[in-house]
Amino acid sequence: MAKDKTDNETGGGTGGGIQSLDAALRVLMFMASRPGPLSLSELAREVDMPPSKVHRYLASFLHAGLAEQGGRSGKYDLGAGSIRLGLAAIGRHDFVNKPSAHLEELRDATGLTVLLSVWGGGGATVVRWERAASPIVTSMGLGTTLPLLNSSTGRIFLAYAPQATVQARLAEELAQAAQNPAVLGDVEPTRSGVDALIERVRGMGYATVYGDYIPGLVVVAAPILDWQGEAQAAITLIGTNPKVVQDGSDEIGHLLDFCRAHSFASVGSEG
Amino acid sequence: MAKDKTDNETGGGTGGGIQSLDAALRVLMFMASRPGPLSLSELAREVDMPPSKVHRYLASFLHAGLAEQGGRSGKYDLGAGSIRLGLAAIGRHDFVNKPSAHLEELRDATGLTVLLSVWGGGGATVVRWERAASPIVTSMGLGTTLPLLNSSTGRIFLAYAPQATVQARLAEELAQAAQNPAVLGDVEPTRSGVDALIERVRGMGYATVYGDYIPGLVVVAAPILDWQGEAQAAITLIGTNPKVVQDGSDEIGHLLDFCRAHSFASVGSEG
DNA sequence: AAACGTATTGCGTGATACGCAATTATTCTG
DNA sequence: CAGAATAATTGCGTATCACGCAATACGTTT
Repeated sequence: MAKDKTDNETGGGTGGGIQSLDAALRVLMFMASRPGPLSLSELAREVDMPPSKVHRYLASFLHAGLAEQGGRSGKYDLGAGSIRLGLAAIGRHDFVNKPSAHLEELRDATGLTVLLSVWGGGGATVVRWERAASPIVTSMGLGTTLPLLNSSTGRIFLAYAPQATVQARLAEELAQAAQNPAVLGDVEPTRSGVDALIERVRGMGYATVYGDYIPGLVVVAAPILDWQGEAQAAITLIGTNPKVVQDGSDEIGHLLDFCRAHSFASVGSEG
Repeated sequence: MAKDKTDNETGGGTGGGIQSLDAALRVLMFMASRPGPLSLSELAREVDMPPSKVHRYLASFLHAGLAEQGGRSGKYDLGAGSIRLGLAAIGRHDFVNKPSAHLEELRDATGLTVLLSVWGGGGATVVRWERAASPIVTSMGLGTTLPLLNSSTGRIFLAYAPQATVQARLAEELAQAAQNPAVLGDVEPTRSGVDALIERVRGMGYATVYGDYIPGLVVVAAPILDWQGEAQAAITLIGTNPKVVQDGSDEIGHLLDFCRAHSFASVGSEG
């Protein structure tokens, strides 16, 4: 009975359920993480798989409509089936639908630009936002993927998302940061530096960043937690006045109130 | 040399690339076609696969974040990874991003509610819409899946989408219609009836429906075609005044102009 | 035209996903 | 609160099928 199930979880920690499916989905999610269409060879190189393998995966994606092959360039890109899937998913997450009105309230209460992001598929994705009247130019569209270490939103997920799901992305960013340490500013690009960061964020319940990711801006983020204490989503405030990110500011108060009010909302429709 | 490759394509016409991946994606897209969370057994029954198989697929989907397991109900639902995927896909389709301003123009020119839909993953999905000032209550959200036979939008895809991709859904709706023929109104729920419908739509270049899907409303739709003459998207006008769907009306003129103007726009970013 | 890079397709085989059944968790019921 | 029934999950052996390799077809560059 003392089955050593541990040897499933060895090493790389890739294992979901079915190996080939995991590999295929990795290709798909990689496509989602890239801005434009990709050729077969690019794709194969980046995900480190033989082209024939990727090609067969793509054939299935094409068939499902999740991917499509653009123009005569032959490059592959996400397709209408992915849109369909995504909109269907959005329609189910209460905190993606409901808060649109509430987000406006928060925007009006703070006078800041408000962002709603979710964690999933190996990245933090901006799902909805309300822009403040102030002349802040955020060149940030829906679907933007935020960095884990370098944005307050990312740090929220770093601290509150299921640890297993952040590892891959974290390793990636640490590797990058090792070559360009200056970017990170207030965090040491090491495991212990990251651990300290996580502790700090958890202690405060929110994360602040002074224009690291977006120069000249101040950003605060806080988590919307589910019943397990894990982040289902994050709310982010973006402004220019440094005092709003000082501990105890009204804006942070509003933010935390909002997040508390929406935490523990179920994902699907529960009875 | 005379390889009988034909026996790949036998019968059901399921074949994309990899069998197991096709099956898995069928499960995923099925989840997208259903409004709420599903239990394992429901899911297994509906897609007609053994529960263990579906369970393993779900494990991979969970790992990729495409699905998640809700609350303590244990039911499965689409996850944040799907949102991530969908938003990434939306960000690439020119005609999903660009027209938002143009859609307003069309709305103002016609005074009607304007819908933008895409075909993919076995269904027609509403991607964007501009509501007219008139007091029309459309309880139709983003991500709504439209019927193929029973909506003008669906009929556009029926006539202009790649035939192979509509077969499955068409068969489904015909089966339903066989039990409830009255619903269809002006179309006979048979193959020949559908063929006649397709001919009619192609001849006109647009499709009209008098309140079949939405009682009391009149609806016109026309396709946005790609370079292959296949429908990449459809534009739909919704109103109450029957004369707008009469052949040669100003509204239909505006609609067709709009669709012509946006046809042949590439999907990805081409050079 | 030749040479290169890229995409696609066959083929045999070893890995692996599948079906079945046992086990565990959860819900219904008397 | 038992006890049963249903649903979810996990093991295991085997037949299947996805993989890697290499040949071919395609398109582009020099």
